[in-house]
Order: sequence, then C-alpha cells, then structure tokens
Amino acid sequence: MPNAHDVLFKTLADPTRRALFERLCREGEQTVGALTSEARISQPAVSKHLGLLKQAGLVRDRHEGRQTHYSAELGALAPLVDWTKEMAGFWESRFDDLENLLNRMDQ
Amino acid sequence: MPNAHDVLFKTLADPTRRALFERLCREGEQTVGALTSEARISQPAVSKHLGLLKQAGLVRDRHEGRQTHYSAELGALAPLVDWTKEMAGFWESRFDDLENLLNRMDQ
DNA sequence: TCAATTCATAGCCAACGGGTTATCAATACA
DNA sequence: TGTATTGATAACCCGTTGGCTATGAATTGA
Repeated sequence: MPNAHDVLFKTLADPTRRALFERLCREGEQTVGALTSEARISQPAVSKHLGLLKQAGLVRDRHEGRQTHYSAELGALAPLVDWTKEMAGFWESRFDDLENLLNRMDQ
Repeated sequence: MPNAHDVLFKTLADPTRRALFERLCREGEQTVGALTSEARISQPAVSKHLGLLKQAGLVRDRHEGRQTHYSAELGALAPLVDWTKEMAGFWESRFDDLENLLNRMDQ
C-alpha cells in the first residue's frame, strides 16, 4: 500500500525521469519526440518514464493528431513540500522542548 | 556522477528507510536496538539502511560504549526544499510570461 | 577472564527497475 | 490507397537493491 510520498519519492528518484520532469517545468509543454531528441535514451524508454510520471500525477498528456504533448503538473509536488515541512516541524518542536527545558533549569 | 538531489531522492525513496528517518525526526536520537525493535526487519537490515542514510548526510551517529545512537540531520533536506522551490519558480515564471503575453495582446 | 550484549560487515538470493529491440495502432500525407 | 511518421506496448536482459543468515569486533559485567 504505497502512499503519496512513496510514489513521489520513487518516481523522482530516477535521474533520467527527474530530468524529464525538470525539462517540462523549465520549458513547458513538449512532445515525446522533442523530449526524446534531448534525452540519451530510446523513445520507448522515454515513453515508459512519461507513463510513470503520469501515474504519479506529475505530468499530464494531451493528444493532438499523432503527437502527444506532455506538461508538468506542479501541484503534484505539494505532498513533498508538506513532508519536508512536517519533518522540519518536528525538528523545531524538539528544539523548543530543549529550549524550554533549559529555561526551566535556569529558574 | 550523482548530485545531491540524486542521493537524497534515492535514499528517501525506500519506505523502510524513510520511516527510519521520520522516526528519528519525530522522536529524536535513537539506538540501533530501539529502531530495530519497531522496524519489521532484521537488525543488519536496519544497520544497512542507517549506513545509507548516513552516507546521504541525513543522519549522524554517536558511539557510546557498545551502543550507537543515530539522530536526524535535518539540514540535509535543504537541497530538496530548494529543488521544489526551483520547480515552482519555473512554473510561476512561465505563468507570468503567459500573463505578460495576454496583457500585451490586450493593448 | 569468560559470557553476554550490541552493532557492523560479509555473502547470498529473489525481486525490481531501467534499458534495449521489435512491433503495432493511429494519424498524416503524397 | 499506400507510405511515412509518431508514440505506446511487449518481451527480454542485466545490474541494482533490499532482505536474510552467519559471523566478527568491541564493550560490558559477572
């Protein structure tokens, strides 16, 4: 039972796949052909990665004739941002606890 | 040549490993034994994961007698935060471009 | 000093993942 | 209508990874 964090981290863990996503973020919508021409892998490999990115909700596809245009779905990063904030939150609350402890010891 | 993002995403992609890191964030410093007792895997497996987390800079270890205490190194998450901000930045700048374009078309 | 505890390392194995080539479906065009 | 183009799917290969057991090193305590 993989949760949203699992899927996001796993999907973005592969450098090639993350590069595709970054490119879509930087340059906006791209066809599979355009993405393949810059990637150093075959077109089927690119399609596979795009399929996984789509499953993770990180990209959308739009069919136009025989071309497929992909674009980044940036909102999908939200759980990742939330997770990092949550972890940082625990950090700070523990730090506060320490501070409180020290303050109480001061009195 | 794996960069910082590679290492972070790959290290956090495994659910078991991420759970260990989360636990260290939530509850602070823990010994290997304490972490193992809650995890559903063997002690050597836990040690392996902790080793990878340490290599990624996500945890520190502190030896005390025959025990090893691990704690989260939260600053290590910074590149991840930066990356998400960067991606969001591209998104917004492209949105601004579109807005500018529409504004110019309005005149 | 000997036994027990704590953790790390080594070696092994099954599953997964990312790459390839081959091929097919759908669309565009001469 | 026949051919070329575009992208998705299938089948396969191989390196990586995450789990295990066995074992060793270091420390503690009887």
